[in-house]
Amino acid sequence: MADLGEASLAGRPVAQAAGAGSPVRIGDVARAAEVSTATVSRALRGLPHVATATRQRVLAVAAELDYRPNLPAARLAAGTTNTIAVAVPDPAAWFNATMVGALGREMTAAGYDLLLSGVASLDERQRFIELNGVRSGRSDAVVLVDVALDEAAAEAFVAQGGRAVSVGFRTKALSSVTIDNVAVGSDATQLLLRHGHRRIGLLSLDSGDSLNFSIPAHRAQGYEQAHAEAGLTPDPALRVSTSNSWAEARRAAHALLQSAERPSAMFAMCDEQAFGIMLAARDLELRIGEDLSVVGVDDHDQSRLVGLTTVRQHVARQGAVAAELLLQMLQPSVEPPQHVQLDTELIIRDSVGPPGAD
Amino acid sequence: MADLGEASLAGRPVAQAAGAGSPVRIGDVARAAEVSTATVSRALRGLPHVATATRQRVLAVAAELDYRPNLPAARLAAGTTNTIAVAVPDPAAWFNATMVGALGREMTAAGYDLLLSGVASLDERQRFIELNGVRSGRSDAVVLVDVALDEAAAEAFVAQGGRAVSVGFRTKALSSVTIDNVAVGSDATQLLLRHGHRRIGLLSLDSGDSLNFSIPAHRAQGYEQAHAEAGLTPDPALRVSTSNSWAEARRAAHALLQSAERPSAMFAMCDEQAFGIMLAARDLELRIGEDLSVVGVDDHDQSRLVGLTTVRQHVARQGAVAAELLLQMLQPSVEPPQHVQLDTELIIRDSVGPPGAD
DNA sequence: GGTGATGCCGCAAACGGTTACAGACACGCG
DNA sequence: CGCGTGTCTGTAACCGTTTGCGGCATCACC
Repeated sequence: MADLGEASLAGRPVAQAAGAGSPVRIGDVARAAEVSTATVSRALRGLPHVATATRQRVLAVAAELDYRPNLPAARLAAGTTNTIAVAVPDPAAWFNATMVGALGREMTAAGYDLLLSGVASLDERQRFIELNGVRSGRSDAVVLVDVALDEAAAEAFVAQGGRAVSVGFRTKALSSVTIDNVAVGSDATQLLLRHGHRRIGLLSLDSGDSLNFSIPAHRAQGYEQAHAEAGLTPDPALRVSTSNSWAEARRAAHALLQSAERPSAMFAMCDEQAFGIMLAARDLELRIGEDLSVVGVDDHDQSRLVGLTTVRQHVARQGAVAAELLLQMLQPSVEPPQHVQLDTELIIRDSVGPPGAD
Repeated sequence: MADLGEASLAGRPVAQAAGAGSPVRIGDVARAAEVSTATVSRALRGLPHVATATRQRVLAVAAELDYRPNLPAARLAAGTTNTIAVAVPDPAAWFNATMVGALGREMTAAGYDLLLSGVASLDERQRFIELNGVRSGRSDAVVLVDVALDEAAAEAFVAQGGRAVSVGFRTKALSSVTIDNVAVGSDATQLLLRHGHRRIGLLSLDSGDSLNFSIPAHRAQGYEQAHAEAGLTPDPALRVSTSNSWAEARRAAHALLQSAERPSAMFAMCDEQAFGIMLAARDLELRIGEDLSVVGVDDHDQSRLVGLTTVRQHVARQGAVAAELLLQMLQPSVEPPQHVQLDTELIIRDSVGPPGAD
């Protein structure tokens, strides 16, 4: 029976990929393989309850016909999308790009698609949350990279069945991967204090639309704390804030460095800002590490080249952990949210020295 | 747990977003607004043939009920996904990240979602193409960023109804946005020749899995051509090739710069590689712009800071053009593929000088 | 040889929208 | 008053899968 049945279809070449006019559906495969669509579906997806011989035959036929399942249909029927949506403030920023790269690598390997959204304002955040709830069936889960939700919003999201992991901020309701930003600020500032700096500028980060973005606040807190431990109080006049673009940072630093009592060192929220400071210093003919010390955060790809001292955070590792949390969360078993905090590391290069003889 | 008396529908405020248990469907909205689902569908999507009063009512009810249309269902029925898939070799690389950022900005504004795939090998490319054909209904169109298709593959793709625009390479069948890579190579090389360099190293780019990647070849051709025009023949020994990571470039450059007859200048395929060269030069205590001249391609964000002379390509603009081509291609009217070539610009900084007195 | 257990497989009902088609109604005009 | 003409709306047929449930062999084991 097996041999005979096979004969009827083995001989037919079947025009494969024959132009645009042939949307072959699961029914076509079923017919050609002489089984039901149910069996085809099960066979193709590796589900049990299919005899090996049958599976082989279905696979062969499907390949022959060049069958491609229609995703929306499958998603509708199955109620699952195999897609995760990731929100980042700016996809082009270094941290976000490497994060997305890492997430993509892991999730693709696990069979998921990555939907990328730039979320830079409160409106966009609102839209993103609404559009990616379970109800819309756009994605199975979301990862929020530096796009913060407050406790209430996070809770509401999971209450509606939403699944999310957050990167960069922490909320009770969501699994998260973070670093200790107070420590980051403190480590950087302590280093400068140890070198003898007493006027340390702080270049803070303002997310365009104040997405209750706690990272700069925490790092600033570390900065304050380090001062306090040394019995000092930082001069509020040395504190400015920009976006994470080097161009803006440059402008801000330029102004600050021209002021009467300019800082002898600067702590920037990210390396991209630090680059801007270095540019400003060059404009003013200040030598980095001598006339002006600078420390950033990230350990950006180019930080080594420009000799920037920085607090490294291992982005790829954060991405991998986030992916792991995601996959775990996508399992049927419901577990409480997990919070992972990763280490940071002070990387000493040439951009820090003793205060210049001003 | 079926609450029976569901007969009453009008008049009640209806608890909105009342927990996870209430998947509001279009039928619920229809019932509450006392119209048919057809009308709801039309009203919500702004289609014509709906009286203004009716539309208002539907909108109000939908908002009240916090209705979210189910995407897979809509996609299945409408046969369109409002999603575009973009393939890049490495999402974390600077060029790709800024390109994705630009594309995302434009496409999101036009109401499309962005599906991002890292495509670094032939297998992955194959998979990407198969998965994103029209038949699968995963996306409405794809954009291939430096993930090249040969003429045959491109033609087959559109023959099956696929829509694609390519960035970085050009194929008859696909709309494309490119730059003149021969000119890029030639401009860079000519600059070095004008400065008097005669031993110019070429750091070429190998895409891991040789995705018939023509960019390095074209730039190399420009390099050859510039030499030829000056009556010179470049020394093949000065030619090496790496991925676009600065680390690899650094290693390769390190080796080359230690060779007996080291080059006095180097032309790199991208700024990230150029950064690697600069690092290698530092290792060997060669001064950039004096002992060794370097020119790259891109005008990477950090190129200014490190004083790298480079051939700028306007990435964001390329992204915007690609988006425009995409949107145009998504219109029902079928037009022949368009090919846009954008200008590049030589940016002079400090990394180029006359050959050192070796 | 009866009886359950087990493993394959098919039937048909979802899944939640979209849209062609036709009906209903109002209006203007000869 | 009859008859287009045009606008609004509803009916119902899809869109192409997935999957619960039941049927039917086959098999092992009394």
